[in-house]
Order: sequence, then C-alpha cells, then structure tokens
Amino acid sequence: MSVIEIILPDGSTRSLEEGQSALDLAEQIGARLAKDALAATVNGELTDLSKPLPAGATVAIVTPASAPGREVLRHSTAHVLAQAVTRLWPGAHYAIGPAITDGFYYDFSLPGGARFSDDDLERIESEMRAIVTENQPFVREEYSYEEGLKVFSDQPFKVEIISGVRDGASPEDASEVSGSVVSAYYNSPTFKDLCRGPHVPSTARLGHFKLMRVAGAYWRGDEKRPQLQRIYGTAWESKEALAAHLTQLEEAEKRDHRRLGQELDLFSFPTELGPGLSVFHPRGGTIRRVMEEYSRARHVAAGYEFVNTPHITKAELFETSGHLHWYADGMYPPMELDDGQQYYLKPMNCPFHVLIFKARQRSYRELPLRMFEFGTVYRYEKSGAVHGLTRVRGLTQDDAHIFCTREQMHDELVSLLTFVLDLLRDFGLNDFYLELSTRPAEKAVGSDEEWREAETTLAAVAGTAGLELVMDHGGGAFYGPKISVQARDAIGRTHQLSTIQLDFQLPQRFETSYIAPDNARHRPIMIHRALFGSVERFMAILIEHYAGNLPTWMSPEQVRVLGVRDSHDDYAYAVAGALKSDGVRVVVEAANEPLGARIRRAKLEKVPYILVVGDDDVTNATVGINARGANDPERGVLLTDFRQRLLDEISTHGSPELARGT
RNA sequence: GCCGAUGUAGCUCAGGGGCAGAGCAGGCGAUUUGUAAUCGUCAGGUCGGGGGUUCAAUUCCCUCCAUCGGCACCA
Repeated sequence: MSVIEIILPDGSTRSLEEGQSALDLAEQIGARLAKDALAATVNGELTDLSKPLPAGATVAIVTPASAPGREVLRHSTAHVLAQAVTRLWPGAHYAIGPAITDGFYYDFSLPGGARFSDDDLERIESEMRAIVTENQPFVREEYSYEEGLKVFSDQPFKVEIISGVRDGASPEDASEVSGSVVSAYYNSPTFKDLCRGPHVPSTARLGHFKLMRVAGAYWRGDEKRPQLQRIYGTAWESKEALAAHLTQLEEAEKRDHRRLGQELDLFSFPTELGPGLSVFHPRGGTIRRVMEEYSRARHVAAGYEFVNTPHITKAELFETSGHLHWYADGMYPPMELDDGQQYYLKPMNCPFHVLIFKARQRSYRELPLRMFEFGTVYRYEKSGAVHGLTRVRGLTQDDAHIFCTREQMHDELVSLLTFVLDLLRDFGLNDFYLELSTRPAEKAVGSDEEWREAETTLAAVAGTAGLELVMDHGGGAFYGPKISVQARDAIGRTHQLSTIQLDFQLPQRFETSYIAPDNARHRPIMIHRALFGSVERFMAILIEHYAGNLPTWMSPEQVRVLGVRDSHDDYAYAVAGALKSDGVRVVVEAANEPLGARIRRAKLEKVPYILVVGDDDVTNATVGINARGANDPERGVLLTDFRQRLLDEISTHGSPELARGT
C-alpha cells in the first residue's frame, strides 16, 4: 500500500495510506477532532468526510462551529426535513432544499394538493427528531443520467433537474449533476435525494434545529409555474447557538420600525386610508421635517434648483416616457374625465422635470442643471408586497434630475457619488458597498452603443469611490443602468439606499435639447438620482438602525425637564425657555407624579436627555443630566455648560450613545 | 396576486355556544416626590365587516377586508 502526503491548513504535512479519508486524517490528528468532524475541504472544495483523499491535497477538517460546518449541517437537516415529510405524507414530491443564511428550507408538493398548516410543523419536527435518533448514515451514490432518471422516476422535480442538465436547458443545476454523473444521497433504504453534497456522516450529528414557518414558493421562482409548499427552518451547531439565534430574532423584532412607530407615536396606517398609505403623527412628522430640512440645505449648497410638480397628469406624459408601456400594472388605474381624457397619479417625477427643462430654450451655459423635488408618487403595489414604511403605495422621493452634456457627465457623477455618501454618513450610516445594475434582458430601450457607454461610464465612476463594487447583471431600469449604494445597518443587514441612474433615453423621447457653443441643438443626458430613495423607507431604516434611539439632532423631543417637586416647576420652565431659545425641542413635565415614574416614561419614550432639577439646581443654576443610554446620571452641571454640550452634539450630528455602544 | 397564519378596549393580551375580562394608556380626585412604575376612582367594546348553522354565535361554518410570515413583483 502506498503512502500519500496531505497538507494541512497551517502548512504542515501528514502521511496517510492511499485510499484513506479525511475522517482517517482527523483521527490521526486527534480523537476530539474526529468526533467533531462533519466534512472536509479538499483543495478548497467541500467534500464528504468519507471520501478517499488524493495525494498532495490541502485538506481542512470542517467542524460544526464554522461557516462551512453550519452550511453542511443545515443542508443535511434539510434532507432530514424532506425525509420526515415523505414519511408523514407518502407520495409527497420534494423539489429543492438548500442551506440559506441561518438555516435551510425545502420545497414540497403534497399529494392531492394538500397544504401544510402551522400545526403540521410540530408533527414534522418530532418526526425529524425520530430520524436523528435513528442515526441514519448519509451514503453517497453516483449514477449516469439514465440511471439517475430511473432512480428518481417517482420524483418529477428531480427528473426535471436531471433532464434539464442533460439537455443543457438549465446549466444552473450543473453542480448537482456534474459532468455526466448524477449524485444522490441515501439516508435509509426508503429515502434518497439528488444532491451534490457533502453531508454530515450521520443524522445523529444533527439536532439543534427548529422549523420556523411554512410559506408558498413558486417552482423555479416562476410565478407561472406551480406553487410549492416551502418549510423554513433554522439549524445550529449547539443548543446555545440556536438559543442565541432565537434571542437575536427577538431583538431584531424589538427594533422593527412598525413596532417602534406605534410605541413612539411616530406614524400609523389608518385602515380607512387603505393598505400602504401612511400618516405621520407629530413626533414622526418632526423627524421627517428634520430629515427634509437637512437634505434641502445640503442640496442648496450642492447647487441644486428646487422645483415642484403636480401629482396627476394626462396619460400622454407617461406614454411618451414609456412608463405606461412598462409599468401600467404598477400604476393606479386612470381617472377618466368627461371629455374622455385620462389622468394618472404619478408613479415617477422624471417626466415632469423634463418638461421644466423644456419650458424654454436652454443654453449649454446652464448645464449641469440640477432640479430637486421632494416628489410624492403613488404606486399600485401588489397587495402582498406592502410592508410597513419600506414598501408603500404613497411615498415621497428626494428626487433630482441632472441635465448635462456627455462631456460633463463623468465629473458630475463622481462629485454626485461623493455628495451621496457624505449625506448618508451625516445620518449615521457609514458601512457601504456599491452595486452596478446593467441592461435588463428584455425591459430595455435604446441602442447597444448607448448602453455600453452608460455602463462603462458608471463603472468608471463607481471605481473612484474606493468601495467594494458588486455587479447586478440585468438589474437596470428600462432607460439606463444604475449605481446603487448599499448600506449595512447596526445589526448587519444591508439596505439598498441611494440610486444613481444614467439615462440617454428620456431626453430623446421628449426631444430635449440645448444650444451648444456651436450654435446647434444638442441632446443633453439625464442623471436620475435619489439619496434617501423614499423618505418613508429611509426613516424606517434609520429607526431600525438606531433601534428607535435617534441621534439628538433628529429626535422629536430632545430634552425633557422634570422638577423634583412642583415648587421646582418654575425653574424647570426657565431651563426649558433657555433651551428653546437655542432652538432645542424641549418639554417640561410638571411634578404631578413621583420623579421615578416620570423618568421611566421619558426613558420609554427614548428622549435623549432628561434634566432633573431640584433645590440645589435652583440655587446654583445647574441641572441634573440623565442621558439616554448612560449608566449614571450627572448631578450639578451648570446649565450654561449643558447648553453648550447639547448644541455641539446637535450641530455635529453626534450620537454619544451609539459611540458608547448601547 | 399566490400559500400559510392572525384579527377581542387607544396599546399588549386572556377568554371560548348561554351577562365581555386584565394590565398599561386615558378622565377625575388625592399624593409633593433627587433619577425606570404613588394611591383611589371613573369611563372605555357592534369581539374586523357581511352572510349562514343554532332556542342562543365573540366562540362553529362560508365569504370579504385588514395585518403578519414567505413567494412573485419592485420604474
């Protein structure tokens, strides 16, 4: 028997006999590692523990508490889910069941069109636990196409996958069916699944999982194909890791903007108005006003002109722009007037801004011409799509359109991108990456040359930001490609925020022109851009980012003053008056209740600064400061000092508690 | 739009074929408080809407609406 050398991740080498596996390697390294081992990476590729190792390979043992380890155990848990379902619903067809972030899912079609209900999850879960107890091995088998089709002849989704790869129709599945080899895993004589693997050695290695919910999902993600029953679950390497994940889900729920919007009295969705139509209460209205005022000031400084346009328009405008052709389904149906004229609620502001450009003849001297508007638009979102403030039917965009020459566009885009990122940072977001969305396969107008030029320009501009750039092929608008700024929030979720779109098409459709130095008409190009995207959605993202603890400059109520007894109320009002003269949003709550109760209420309302004033403060012109997120209150701070601290914090958009990490 | 779940007071929730419940919030009164809940009292409801079964429906059935979790969609 010949001996082979294996390289470990730290560069050291080990000798194994030919034909030995990663499990043998793990045993050689240590009993504990062998016990932990789930799978291996061989030359960077995940494989089963039992697979014989090739000579000279770099091998790492994959253990549960690692990203690849979790992926393997989640994927294996998905198989156990499928087996449990086939036991409980004989004749069930299973489609695909991958590992996903934090868990896994599996899609099924049940006999007789049966559907899972929430109660079924419990039954399925206990069946899964039985399978885990049975300690079933995962055994890999490989077949030719024809054998594979025979083995899975009673599973139509598997047959479709195998024959799709064989016929070259669905190359995306090629990894499950590599080359001409179909791979499958058996757990028991009764359950097998088409799968590229790898898997844990046995079901006994699983167990820290929980089924989360059932959902409908279209086969192949295609609305026109059958809807399957999807079960989502989460799975982890240990009881503790599972518990930590469930706790984290609860924490995320606590910062849900819909919940905080209710608790902090910011906004609501009166059922009288209809789905996706929000109203902002005074506190939410203040946050919104501060956001908008700050944005306006920055846009003025950046050379934008402010325009206003109506909410409805004749159909013709959106026929010319092309929106009606592509997006009629997403628009509110037209109002028909007596003379047969149709009017639409606007879903976009751009054509209006084009008309402003066209209102008179333009000279090259005016370019770049930057038109800004907080434009409220209405989109008929499908009923299942509306979601809090993040997906609504009436929204306000911080929308602007820049008209410039082709020569200007590159520099204009570069300075625009800087402007965008600076503004987002001022709102406390600072972890970004960029996405470049290119020409859609079908929904697109314009020539290949124009698209190429636009995409090349945007790619060059994106490169100047020094940020990670991700490609989103085919994700552009029908009239042009876009750069979008993606931001990670405080709990690591990413949100698509600002978009910058380059558009050669609308100026043509509207026959827009300016007079150039050569005294001839030239076509401007247009840049569409929104920084918040939608004011409503941006506010929702900020609320969740800060868990409702908005930085002082944005807080609806910045300071609340509490007298210890009602004999201190006069002083409390005097303190409030001084702060009000500084432009601070301050409220006094009179001493009708014990101090502790009033403090508690102010804390629950997430007021950044609670000032408590008593005898000492009246005498010494001081205040007691109980700052949001701070551990201990400060006593006896001179009012003049507090005013200065507060004004500094507000003007620098500071968030001391975020800095403290609370 | 599709699949599943949920809808009881302003909010959070209990109840389950036979008189509608709690805590918080709210009104009134008392209490005068130094850093996260003072006490008392009062009021508050077509049990999401409509239809059906029943002697009787908030409860069971159907349907519509809304919300939640997904899928699809997202200019």
